[in-house]
Amino acid sequence: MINSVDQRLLSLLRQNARTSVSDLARALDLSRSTVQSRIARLEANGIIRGYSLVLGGEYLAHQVEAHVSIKVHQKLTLKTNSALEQISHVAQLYAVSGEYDLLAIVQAQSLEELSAVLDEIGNLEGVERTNSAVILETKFKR
Amino acid sequence: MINSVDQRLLSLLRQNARTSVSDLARALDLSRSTVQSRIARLEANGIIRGYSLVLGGEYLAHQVEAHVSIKVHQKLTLKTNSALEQISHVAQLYAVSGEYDLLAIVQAQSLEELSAVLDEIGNLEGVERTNSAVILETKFKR
DNA sequence: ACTGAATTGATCATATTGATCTAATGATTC
DNA sequence: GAATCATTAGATCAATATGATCAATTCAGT
Repeated sequence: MINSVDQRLLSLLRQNARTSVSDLARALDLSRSTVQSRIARLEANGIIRGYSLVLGGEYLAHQVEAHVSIKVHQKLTLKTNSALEQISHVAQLYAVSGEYDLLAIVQAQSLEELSAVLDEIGNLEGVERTNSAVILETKFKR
Repeated sequence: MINSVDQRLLSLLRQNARTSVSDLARALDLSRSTVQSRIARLEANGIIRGYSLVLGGEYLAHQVEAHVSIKVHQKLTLKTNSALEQISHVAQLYAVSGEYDLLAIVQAQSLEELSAVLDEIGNLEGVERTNSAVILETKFKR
């Protein structure tokens, strides 16, 4: 499915998704046709879902983010999930192991807004208790 | 700094970072020069840090991920941060509010590997205690 | 050895690029 | 309104890239 050439291709695209196919081919010492068809196949197979922006600190500096661990009432999981999905500030939602059931990643434009969203989540019917960790600083991200 | 045209440009690039400048210009009803120079400026200003891959579920399905909250010994924060950065499986590291000092996002190719990394982190000199939440399922991500 | 898959490299017409430039337009200040 | 600066438009040029197709060659599996 994914061999070492694919891995190298993915790595190059991870570094700069706007690299031209010709440049990728040169970097990998492959023909352009080959790179074209490998990309096509990786896309068709769902390995590559798309290509996106990496925003810089200048932009992100104005956002605040928190990781919210959520303990859910047992009978209300579907309802809670759906309610969380309705909250636009919830960027990601995962089911997790451990003390809590869900982990929500919440983004807002200010601390006030974040606080309001956290309250909103805490007040959802299916939410038993929450624990929030507000991101203060990004040490690194790769 | 960022006006509504910039926002629309960022939005288009977020959807497909490989879109040609010419296509972006057509979509925004602007001249190619303008789009070129706006991209150049957004990059120069650090708003756009880069362009990357969005990997699909087929690929990610083979990875396991955990969010590790870390309480650090007070005098050892720099040393601990640096040690965590040396561990390649640590994809992201944040300073957080609350009960813990750091949040590490750890990725591995298997549960065994994840477990080993979690042990490794727990055994770092500056690490007082940890709490790990293994991602079981992605409910949504947007 | 055989077969199917993958790769190569050529070809073609078209599109895009990077860079430069001038003119026009828009925004701001006096 | 005039002056000034910033931004945008659009033209130009040569070089490069693209998408698609194709035939030949190579590779990998049986």
